[in-house]
Amino acid sequence: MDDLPDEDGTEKLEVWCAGEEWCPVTTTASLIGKKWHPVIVHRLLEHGPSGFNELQENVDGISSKVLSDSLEDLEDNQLVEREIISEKPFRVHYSLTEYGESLQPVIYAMRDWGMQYLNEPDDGSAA
Amino acid sequence: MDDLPDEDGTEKLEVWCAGEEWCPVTTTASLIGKKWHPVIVHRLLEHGPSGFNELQENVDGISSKVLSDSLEDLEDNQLVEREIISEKPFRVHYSLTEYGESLQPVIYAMRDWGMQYLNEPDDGSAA
DNA sequence: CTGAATCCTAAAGGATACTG
DNA sequence: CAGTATCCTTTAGGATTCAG
Repeated sequence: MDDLPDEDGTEKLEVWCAGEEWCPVTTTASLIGKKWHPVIVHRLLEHGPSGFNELQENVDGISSKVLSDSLEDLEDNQLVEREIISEKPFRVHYSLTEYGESLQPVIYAMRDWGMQYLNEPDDGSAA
Repeated sequence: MDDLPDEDGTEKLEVWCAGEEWCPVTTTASLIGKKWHPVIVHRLLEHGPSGFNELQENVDGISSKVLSDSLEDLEDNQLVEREIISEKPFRVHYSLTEYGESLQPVIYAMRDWGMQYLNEPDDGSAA
């Protein structure tokens, strides 16, 4: 609770997140709040430009349809860029745009928190 | 790429995110990757313990069913705690557990990124 | 007021097969 | 290799109503 100064800054906060599309938290959630999006971005952050199957291997479990769909959505939001690097043996590279790269703090925060969560003894006490 | 020291930690990274449930990024995504969860947590971070309707007002747009459902899910994952503070005029307080509080960096990272995204001129150049 | 129950729709996620 | 096309199941999200 150290975020807001006081005065007018505070009321703005009221407006953001009680609103429609323009809540920054919801905005981010809308863009990467899908099941596989954060992992895909994470993989691209770690591995750099990747081919389709390479990406599919790294994400595992994901079907080509879902991966394709997710990538399309990420492209649509300018988070991911698709580059055809070879025509004959058709090859493609998916990479992060600057928008996508800028997600690093978010993804890493999610990763760090997830690690912490996974390491917790899950406390046996009553919920 | 400053995430892991080296040793066994690094190779673990490969394994984590090609795996099942135990990918920290996916774990976090599973817990707060729903449409309204981040906003709810954000509201609770900003406002502290809140009543049901108060929360609904703050989140806006959300229906009581979805809010109730979301809160139940958050409770189930020990991110939110529900406390009955009055029986006669039935009143309840929802607040963050320590798990929930620990999400602050994630939520704020999302908020900050969202703000940045919203402020971008959306670049008129080709996608 | 708090919030659970019901019902419904849209969309996400997934399995499989097929194409350029 | 890099997807698309179908079809199907699950679930998230939402409107409304009901109950404590």
